[in-house]
Amino acid sequence: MERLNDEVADLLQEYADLIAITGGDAFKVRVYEKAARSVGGYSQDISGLDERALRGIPNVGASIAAKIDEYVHTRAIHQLEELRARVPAGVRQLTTVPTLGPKKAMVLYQERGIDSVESLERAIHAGELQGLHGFGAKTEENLLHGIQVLSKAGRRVHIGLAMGLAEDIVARLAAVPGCDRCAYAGSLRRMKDTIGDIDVLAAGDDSAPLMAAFTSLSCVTEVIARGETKCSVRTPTLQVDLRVVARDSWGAALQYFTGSKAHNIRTREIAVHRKLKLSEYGVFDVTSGDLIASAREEDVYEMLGLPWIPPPLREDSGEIEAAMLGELPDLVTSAGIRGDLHIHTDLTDGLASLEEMVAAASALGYAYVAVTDHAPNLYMQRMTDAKALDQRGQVRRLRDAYPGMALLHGAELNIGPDGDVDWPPEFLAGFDLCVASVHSHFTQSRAEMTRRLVRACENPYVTIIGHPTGRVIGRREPVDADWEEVFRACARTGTALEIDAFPDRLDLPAGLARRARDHGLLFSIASDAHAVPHLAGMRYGVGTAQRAWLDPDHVINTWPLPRLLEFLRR
DNA sequence: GCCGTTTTCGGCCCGACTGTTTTCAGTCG
Repeated sequence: MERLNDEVADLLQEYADLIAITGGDAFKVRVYEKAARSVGGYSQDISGLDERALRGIPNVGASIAAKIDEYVHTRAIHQLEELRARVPAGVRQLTTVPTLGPKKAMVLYQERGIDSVESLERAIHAGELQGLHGFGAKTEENLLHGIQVLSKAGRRVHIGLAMGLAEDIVARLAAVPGCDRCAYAGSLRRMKDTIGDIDVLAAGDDSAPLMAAFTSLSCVTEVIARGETKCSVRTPTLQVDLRVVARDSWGAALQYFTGSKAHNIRTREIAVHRKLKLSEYGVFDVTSGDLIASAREEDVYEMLGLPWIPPPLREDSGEIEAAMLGELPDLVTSAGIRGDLHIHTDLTDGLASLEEMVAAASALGYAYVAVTDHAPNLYMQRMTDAKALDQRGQVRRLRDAYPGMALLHGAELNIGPDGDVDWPPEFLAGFDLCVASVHSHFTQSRAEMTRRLVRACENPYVTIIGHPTGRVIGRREPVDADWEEVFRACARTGTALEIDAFPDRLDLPAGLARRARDHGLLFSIASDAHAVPHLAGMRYGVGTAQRAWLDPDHVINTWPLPRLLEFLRR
């Protein structure tokens, strides 16, 4: 599954960590971190690039290109091996403990021979840190607590879970008297598929009531830190950070707390080049110290000579360069979604009836909806030819009740281990559209899985490949396939790829979807709803599509009905 | 170690909070 790019990105990040632990130049650490991100996000596979071409990757110069080249040819980087010999892997692992960074980790290793989280815990209990410079009683306590947190939580959750918690907290803080504005920022605003913590921003003249309301929320299990304007708490699922700013700083603060860290470093560098300083308090003129912009995010970007950049793009993965050139994509939005092309009813594994699902889709203002229940090869769903035909009749009869919305009758076919799907061509021809998905045999070899998906694309009745990687966040790994090969098959056959919007799927993931976009492919963003509330999950699919830089033209369910129907008939 | 509409050398993002350091380093975001 892993591209060589990801493998090398991990190695460069490890090299950066080891330089930091061994007390190397902090700027060098940053360079390797930046290079790791650049390589990981580079659209081309680096395995075919020579040193010259490698230097064409942003933040990769002669030295790092040589290391990558060495790895491609020998599967090792000798400087990295030398650092590994000096610093046991467990010492790097130590820095994953909250409050324990590279400096303290190295002190622990050098002064006490501590080389793992386990040995750190033992050493603290045995009193072996006593007398160690910089390690007082409170530090010991914090480290023990950090180890506990690491073993228990330390896990990211899917965006649906985080969004529910965040929206609840935002609503409660917004209701506090004196709160001018309140919003979530961070990776949640950037619509990442998994969330490690929630960042909440509030504006008000007096921070005290907001901080008090925040720390006394019923979901709070522990207050980690509490200052004048900044407060961190733990909840059973995630850490939540609140920052309170003055109303006039709202735009600058939102820009800062939305991140990503890498994006912020770039925007601050741009500010420095313009003799400006950018912080969460605003854009300042370095010479005069005057505040130039801070009220709105748009103002902040404008002072940097940039258009406002949509949060899902803010990963330093090309958005700064595109913004400078005026070439930011015209992103697909929730408002642009005209219909849902993948929903289930209680005829198979859905919870709601056909009538309920269609009524709910209509209430969302959709211009069309496709009912796509499972097909017979998914045996536990007990679908039959007769049931499918009967449902088609029901769908046809319902049409009169929804003059403003087209009702399409489709199916979610099962892609068998060999790439075959349910039903013969003459039966498939009766559907308005067919989504085809992998539901079993997830562990086939890359070659088998690739052939399986390519064969499904080649079936003339398959319009869309559903949840292509089959991943379930936190529960099932994506299948292993040669995605470039699959994308070429999609391009050849005109098959669209689904971005399944179910929050624990988000499949295709954004990274793969962006690569698929480079092949000029088409996408369907679909809820895969199995109940009425699931239809609202569309927003997470849209967020994923935005992170993949998709514009409406690439997304078939933003198209007006006539264009969609023409595409389905091809 | 990378990079260049001030620079091929000399810069490299900014601030809050904590703990222990009697004036600031480490960590985090």
